[in-house]
Amino acid sequence: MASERYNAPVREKHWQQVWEERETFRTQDKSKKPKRYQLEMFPYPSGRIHMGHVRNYTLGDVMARYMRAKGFNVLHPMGWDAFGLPAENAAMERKVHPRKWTYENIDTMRAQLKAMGLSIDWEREFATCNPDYYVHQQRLFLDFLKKKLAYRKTAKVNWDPVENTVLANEQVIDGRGWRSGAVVEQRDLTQWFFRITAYAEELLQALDGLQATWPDFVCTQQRNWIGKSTGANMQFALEGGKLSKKLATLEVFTTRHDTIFGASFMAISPEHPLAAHLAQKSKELAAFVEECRKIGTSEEALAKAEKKGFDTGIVAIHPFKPDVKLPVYVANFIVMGYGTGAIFGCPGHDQRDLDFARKYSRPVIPVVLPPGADPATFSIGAEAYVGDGTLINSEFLDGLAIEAAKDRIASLLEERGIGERKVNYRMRDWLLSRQRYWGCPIPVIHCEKDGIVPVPVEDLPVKLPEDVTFDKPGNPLDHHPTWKHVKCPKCGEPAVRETDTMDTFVDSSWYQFRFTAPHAAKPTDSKALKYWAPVDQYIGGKEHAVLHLLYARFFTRGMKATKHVDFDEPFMSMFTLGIVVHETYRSENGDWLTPAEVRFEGDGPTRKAFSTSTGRPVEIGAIEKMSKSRRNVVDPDDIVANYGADTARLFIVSDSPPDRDIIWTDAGVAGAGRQIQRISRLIDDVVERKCSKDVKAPAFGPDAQTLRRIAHKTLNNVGQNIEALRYNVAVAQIYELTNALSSALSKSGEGLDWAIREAAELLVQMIGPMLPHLGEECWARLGYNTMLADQPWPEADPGLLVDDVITIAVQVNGKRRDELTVARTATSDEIEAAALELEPVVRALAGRPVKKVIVVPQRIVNVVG
RNA sequence: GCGGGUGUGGCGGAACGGUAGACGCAGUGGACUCAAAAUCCACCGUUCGCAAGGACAUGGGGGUUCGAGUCCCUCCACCCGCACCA
Repeated sequence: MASERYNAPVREKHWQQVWEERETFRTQDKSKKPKRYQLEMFPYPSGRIHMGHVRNYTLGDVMARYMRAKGFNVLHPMGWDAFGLPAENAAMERKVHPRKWTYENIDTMRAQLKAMGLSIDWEREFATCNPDYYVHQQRLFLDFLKKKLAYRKTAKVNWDPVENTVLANEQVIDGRGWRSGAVVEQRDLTQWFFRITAYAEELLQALDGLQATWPDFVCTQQRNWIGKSTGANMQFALEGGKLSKKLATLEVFTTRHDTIFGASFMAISPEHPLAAHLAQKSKELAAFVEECRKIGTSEEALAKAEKKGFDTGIVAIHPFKPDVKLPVYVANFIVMGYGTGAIFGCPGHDQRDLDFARKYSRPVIPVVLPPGADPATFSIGAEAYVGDGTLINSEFLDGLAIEAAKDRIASLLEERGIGERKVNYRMRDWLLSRQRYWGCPIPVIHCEKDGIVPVPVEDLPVKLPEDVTFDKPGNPLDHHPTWKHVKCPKCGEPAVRETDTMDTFVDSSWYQFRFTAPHAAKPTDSKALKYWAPVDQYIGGKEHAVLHLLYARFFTRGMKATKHVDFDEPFMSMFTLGIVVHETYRSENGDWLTPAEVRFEGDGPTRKAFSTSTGRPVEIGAIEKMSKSRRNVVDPDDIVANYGADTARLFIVSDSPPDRDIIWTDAGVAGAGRQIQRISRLIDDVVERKCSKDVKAPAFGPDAQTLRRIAHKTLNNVGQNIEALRYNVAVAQIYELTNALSSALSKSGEGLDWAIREAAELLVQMIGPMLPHLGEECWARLGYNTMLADQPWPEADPGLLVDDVITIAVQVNGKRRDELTVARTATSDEIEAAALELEPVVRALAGRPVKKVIVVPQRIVNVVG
C-alpha cells in the first residue's frame, strides 16, 4: 500500500512548536555532563536570510544536535551583529530610523531561522545595538584605555569617501573599502586605536597551537598579516645639505645587515621627514614627491610602477668603511609605513635595489657567493642573488656564512651604539573609531583643561540619541544639537563628548563570551565563563581569516589583561565553510535574470535557457556567489515553503564537503526532497510490516545478519564523519543504509523483521542531526512518545563491526586479477595457497615462476611473478 | 613576485599506501499508467571484443614501493590571500 506523501512544511511547524513548548533546547547552566560550546558567526541583520546563512547555521546545527545526543551539555546560541552602516543607508534612503530598520530585520530573520528548525536557545539572544550589550563594551573599552590598550593618535589613516569614515587596515582590500568598494584615500587624522601590535608576537606564536584545529590558510594568512621580520636598525651619518642634528642621522631597517659591504646607495620614502625637509628647498624634489603621492593610490599599480629616484645630493657614510659615501635618493618604492621608511640599497642581493641601481648606474658589488661558485668570475646579471652562500668582498666578514655575518654586524652595531637587533611587524594597530552614528559610542569626553576624560563607569551606558537626522553628510552625532555637549566629569566645565563610534568588529570581538552569561551585570560572569568558554567549535566564512578572527584573538588577550577572562584563545577549533554559488542568467539586452525568471530546455551540453516572460533566449553565465547584483539568488523561504527545511538542510549537507563551495541547483534540491520522501516511505513500510524488537534478539539468518552489520557499521561511520565535519560522506553512508533497508523489506528470513526494526530505529536516530523534523516524525511513527532530540546517540555493537568472512583482492604484479573470499581469521599461508590456485592468477602468471607473494591479511594479496 | 589551496566519469564528489569512481545528480532502457507525475527494476569512465576476457584511465612527466589518486621531485592549469615590507 502506498503511504501518504510526507507533508514537510506542515509537519515541520508542528515539531518546531513541540520543541518550543517543551523547551527542548533550553541551555542548562548546571549539569554533570561535559560541556560543548557550538557557535556559528552571528549574522548581520541585513533584511532576510540568504543561503549562506542557511549553510552556516545548518552545519553548526548538525554538530550541536549530534553533540547533544552524544551526551554533551550544549550551548548553541544566536544573536545579531546589529550595528553597521547599512542601517544608516536605509535611514537616508527610506527615512526610517536605523533602530527601527534593524529590529524589523531581526524579527524577520529570527522567524526565518526558526523555520530552519535550529536547536538554538533563543533565551540567550541579544543584539549588539542594544544598550544592555554595548554598555559592557564601553566598560571593556574603559578598562582597555586604563591599560593603554586603547589610545588616541594622529596618523595617516584610510578614509573611505563613500562611507565617510575611516577604516582599519584589515578592512582595506586591494586599496578599496571592504564594503563600499571605494578607492581609499590617505588622510592625517586623530583617531582611536587598539594596541593590537603589543600582542603581535603572542598572536603569532599562539598560531602554532591552533594549527591542528584551525584551517591552514587562516593560520597562514594571519602569519603573513602579522608579518614578522627579524633584522636590525642601523644608523648612517649624513653629510651635506646643512642638516639639523636630528636629521643628520639616517636610520634604516634591514634584514640583510650581512650585505652592508655591498651597499651602494641609500633610499628614503617620499614621505620621510628628511625628504619633506629637503623638498622645502628644492622645487624639483617637491615636484617628485608630489608625483609619487599621485601614483601612490592603488597598491597594485604601485607594485608595477617603474622604480624612480631623486638624488638629494646628500651622502651617507658607510658605518664600517668611512671612505665610502653612499648617495641618498628619495625613491618611490620605499614605503614610510614600514621599518623606518629608509633603506640601504644592496643591488647584488635585492631585486628592487638591483633594478634601481641599473637605472641610476650605481655599482653592483656581490658580497654573497653561492655555494660552489668561483669568486673570481661570479657576478650579478639581471637577477639579484638572494640565496644562501658565503660572504666575499666584505673585509672582516669574508668567509662567514650569512647568519654568522648578520650576527657579527648586529653585535658591532650594538657595541658602537649605531644600531641594534630589531624585529619588525607588518601589522598596524587597529583603528577603531568610525565617524558614524549606528555604532557603540566611545565613552570619553574631551575637556579643554583635562584632556581626554573617561566617562565614569556609573554614567554608562553612553546611549545613542534617538532624535538624529541624516540629511547632512558626516556624522549625525556630531550634528546633534545637544548630545555632545556635556560637563567635564573632572572639572565640571563645559566639554564635548567623543562623537566617533566603535568599529562594528569590536562588537563581534567578544560576543562569544557574552553568550555564556547574556544577562550578567558585568561583561562576563566568571562562573559561567569558566564552565562554557572557550568556544569548542566555531564555524564561519573564509573572509574573516584576518578580520574578525584576528580581532577576536586580540580582544580575548585584552580582556585577559583587564581580568575579564583568564585564557588567551576564544575559539578552540575553527571551521571555515565554502560559499553558496549559482548559475547566472542574462537576457539579450544584458539584464541579469533571477533563476525564477528562466526556464530550461534540454540538458547537458544542449541545455538552453529562455526567459519566462518574453520567451527569448537567455545566456547561461558563470557560476558565481549568490548576490543581489547578479540576481542569482534563491530565497530560502521558497525552499522551506515548497519542500520544507529538512530538504534545504539535506541539500546543504549532502554532496559538497562543507569547506568547499556548493553549487545550488533545482535538480539537487528536488533530489534532496525525494530522499526525504523515500525515508518517510521506508519507515511507513517498516511500521506496516509490524516489525517488532520487543522480544530479545532472536537467531539471525544471513540476510538479517547482513543488514545488522550494515546498520551498525553505518552508525559507527556516520558518527565519526559528523565529528570530522564530513557531512557529505555521512549522508552517503546513510543512503547506503536506506538502500540496504529497502532491499531487506522485499525479503523474509530468520530474524529479519527484528533486524529491520533495529536498522529503521538506528536510521531514524542517525538522520536526527541533519533532518530533525523528519526524524521526530519517524520516531513518533515507530511508536515512541518521547522526543528524538532527547535520545542519546546509539552505540554500535562492536561485534557487528567486523566481518567473519572477508573478500580480498588478488593482484598479480600489482594488477587486480581476481578476488578471494576467506574467513577473517585465515592465515597468510592459507590465503597465499588459495590465491595461487585461482585460475585468473595462474593465467596471468603465464607459466612464470612466483618470485614473491605479499599477503596483507584482510586486505590484499599480491603475487609477484 | 611570495605564501596557501585545488586538480578523480557528463556533474557534485568517495577511496587507513591495498579491488579507483562509494553515495547522489544527470542520462539510457524497461515495468506500472489511457497518459503524465510519482514509484520500482536494469545499465551507466574510455576503448577492443558477440561474449568470456583484455587494454587504458585520478592535470603532464619522472621517482620510491610487491603495490601510488594517496608519498617524493618537477612541470602545467585554476582559485584564494599578501604584495615595492627592505
